[in-house]
Amino acid sequence: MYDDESLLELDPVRLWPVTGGPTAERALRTRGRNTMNRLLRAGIVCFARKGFHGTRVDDIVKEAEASHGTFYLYFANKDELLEALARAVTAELTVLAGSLPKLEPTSTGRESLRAWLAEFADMYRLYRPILRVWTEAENDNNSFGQIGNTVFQALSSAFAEGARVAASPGVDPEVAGTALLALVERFTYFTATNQIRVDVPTSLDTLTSVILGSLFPPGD
Amino acid sequence: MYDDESLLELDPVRLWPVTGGPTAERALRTRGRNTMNRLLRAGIVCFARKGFHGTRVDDIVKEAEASHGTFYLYFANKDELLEALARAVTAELTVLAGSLPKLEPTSTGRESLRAWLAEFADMYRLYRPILRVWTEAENDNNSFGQIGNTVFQALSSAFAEGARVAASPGVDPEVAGTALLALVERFTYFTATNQIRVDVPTSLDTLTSVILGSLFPPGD
Amino acid sequence: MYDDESLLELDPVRLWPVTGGPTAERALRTRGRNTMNRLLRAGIVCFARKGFHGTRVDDIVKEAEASHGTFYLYFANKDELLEALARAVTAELTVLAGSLPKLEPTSTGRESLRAWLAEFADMYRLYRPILRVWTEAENDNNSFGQIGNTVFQALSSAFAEGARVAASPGVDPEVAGTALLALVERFTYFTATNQIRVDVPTSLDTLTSVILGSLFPPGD
Amino acid sequence: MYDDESLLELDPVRLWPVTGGPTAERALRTRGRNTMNRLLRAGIVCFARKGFHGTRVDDIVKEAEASHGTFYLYFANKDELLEALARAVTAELTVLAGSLPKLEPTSTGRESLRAWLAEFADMYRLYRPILRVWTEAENDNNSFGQIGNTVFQALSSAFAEGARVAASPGVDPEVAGTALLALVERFTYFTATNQIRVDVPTSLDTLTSVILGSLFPPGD
DNA sequence: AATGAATGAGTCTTCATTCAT
DNA sequence: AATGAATGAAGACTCATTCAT
Repeated sequence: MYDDESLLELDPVRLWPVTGGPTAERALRTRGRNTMNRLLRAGIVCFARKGFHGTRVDDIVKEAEASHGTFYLYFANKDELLEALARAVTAELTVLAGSLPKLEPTSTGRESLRAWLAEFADMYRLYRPILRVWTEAENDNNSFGQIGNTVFQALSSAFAEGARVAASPGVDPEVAGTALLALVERFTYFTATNQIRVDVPTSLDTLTSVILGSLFPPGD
Repeated sequence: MYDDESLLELDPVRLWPVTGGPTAERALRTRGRNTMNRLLRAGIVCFARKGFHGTRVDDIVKEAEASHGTFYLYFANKDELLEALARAVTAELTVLAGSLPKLEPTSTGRESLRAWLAEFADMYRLYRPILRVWTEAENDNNSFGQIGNTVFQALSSAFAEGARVAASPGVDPEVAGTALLALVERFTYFTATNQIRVDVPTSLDTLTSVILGSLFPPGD
Repeated sequence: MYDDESLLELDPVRLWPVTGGPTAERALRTRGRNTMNRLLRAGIVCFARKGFHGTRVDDIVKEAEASHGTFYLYFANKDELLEALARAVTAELTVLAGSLPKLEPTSTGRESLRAWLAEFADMYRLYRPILRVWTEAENDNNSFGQIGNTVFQALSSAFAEGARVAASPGVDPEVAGTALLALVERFTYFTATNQIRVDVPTSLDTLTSVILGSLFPPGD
Repeated sequence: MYDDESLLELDPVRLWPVTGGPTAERALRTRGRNTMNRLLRAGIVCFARKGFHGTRVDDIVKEAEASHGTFYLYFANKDELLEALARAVTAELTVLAGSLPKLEPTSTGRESLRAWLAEFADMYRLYRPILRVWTEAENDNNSFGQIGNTVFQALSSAFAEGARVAASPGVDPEVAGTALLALVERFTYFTATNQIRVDVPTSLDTLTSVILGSLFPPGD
């Protein structure tokens, strides 16, 4: 279901320091920081395996090779661990949104868009378990909804900007931007989850084509 | 978050005899059928409110104005209630997939696609709580994943067929079909959840334009 | 430490219905009422044995021959069980306070006071575990303090009334009333806990003498 | 509830070398002695605030501005800290018991009793949190009960001695002594806890009058 | 002598499911 | 067919105590 190997790509530095939990007051020393990182990574692994509700604090603790009590030294509860992870993902994706290149029907534009989509797909694959769990937990704790909106706005606006430049007549750029985000997100999801069997280059090509094709009709 | 009023549109008949639970073997009299319907609808309402894991059998039972024990007279467990609901949705969506009109850049084609998308959006809005919960439960019980695949295949193939007719050079119809499904599904999601504020006609126009625009470049 | 046998004197009727917990909404049938009574009595027994903090919900449940979950069907938690018991005691003691006879240095007055003190002592012995635990829990939950004040006021006022009649010069009746209550309460406590070894008649005689003696100097 | 200011009156020296914990064997240097004192006082403050069971070692340690591990350098556990405090109180009260003046209906006797009661009240106010907590802990560890008995005996005997001198006919001096102790203790408790609103002089006068009045009927 | 981190046994509490009427 | 009561396994969380530095 989830390819644990890809977790190796996880850069611990990215995930820290993102919490405001019990540790907010304490200054962590090296040992503590290390433990916290182990817990964060264990969280990702476990959530990926069993989802949010399916994961027991016990699972996380075992994975992190820590004791039960230690967990609560760093996070008030499971929710807070997820929140820390979500915050990390949010930060990353917001940065990515800022780096969306100018959309234009030149070969340079094509290349850079394709590269960006590749990066998006990589990150998506990496953070999918978190995103997935995030949705799952949204019901319990609506602070998650807030975090998500930020990312949605950032990405949506970036695409809207591209659509504005293309200026297709009769199409609201904001709406078109959202449509493109929808396309990219879900298509990436379908490929990442193997719902469609397609090799990476083909999927990137198709996505690039559909995006630019819909914004800049080749006949122009 | 979820517009409870829209549940009034739910046709109980649609949700009915789709289960295979404890009742599969016995014939339900009028009273029993009525109770079962109440439970099914209560399930939707509760799942919509609190998600799958957040919903207690107790909540469902209260909403249905039935007693605790009664629930287990009709469903072996909570999963099975969801499964019944999911099956109903699946059936509906599969039918809808079959009715996707021929995609063509004529005004008739445009009209019929727009109408289909409107219907899809309606149904999506109606069944969103179920779809949502379905995703949530996927981790526990992978029989749900199977049901989802059926729908995915049906819809994806329908769009692929459209893409095949358009036959854009250098684009695999299957992949393009999936891309279109991705676009339609997620864009509808964004509008249904009000993540983007847009009136229904505009959203339908945009969606129609983007789909046909990407398949049939107007300059041809 | 605590003489379990005396619990046999406990009249279940007295202890019921005193709660406002989870059962507040439900109407209890015979079976439920029975269970609740078993839990209440088990509470007294266990609190008597191990004190409030020392008692585990598990202990209570075992004593009541009920299951763990059942407890929470009737009480939200341990505190609430104690509160129910405290309320019962309060009610009883308030009634008793109302029945304090007129204090007068006649042989009738002497007899009726002695009888009242005997009743007080009996009740004290019976409810001591609850009173004890009550004090213990006061720190956690200050609603207990309120309940206690009621009883204190009732008893204190009753004695003050007696002191007022005696009208010793230069002594505030309210203060004297409190002093008498103090005397009665703590002396009863000392005898009930065997801190002083004295037979019941002697202790009653002494108490009666000290009270009347201090209010009505025999030389008058 | 408890007037923290009065803790300022606490003389650290009084609380000191009464323990027999981990430190019993080692000689404490100035620094260690200071730390220990901080812990003892922190214990009083915390116990006063939250009671014995409600107080966490963590609370004490924070109040004392020491680290978690330090606590166990001085006390084997929480019980032992309380025991140290209880021992200190016991010592003080025993001394006080020894200083109870001769009870006699003269103005000198009256004065000296009143002065003693004033001192008792002061001490009671000061040590109430400890006494309180002591009762609370009695359930867990019956060594506490022993300590209490010593004090009870000392005070009770002192009053019995007074009663013996008065030699009221038909009243056992031992029992009467206990009754007087009961009166004094609980009345002081009621005033210390503001359960009765009365100024200090009045309460002392009343108490003195009641005691002497009951021992020496003025009409004699 | 002091400290921050770690530990894990011990409890409370929830809730899906079964039972007796 | 329906219901209120009972059950107990499963999990979250706390906190006294120990450990390594």
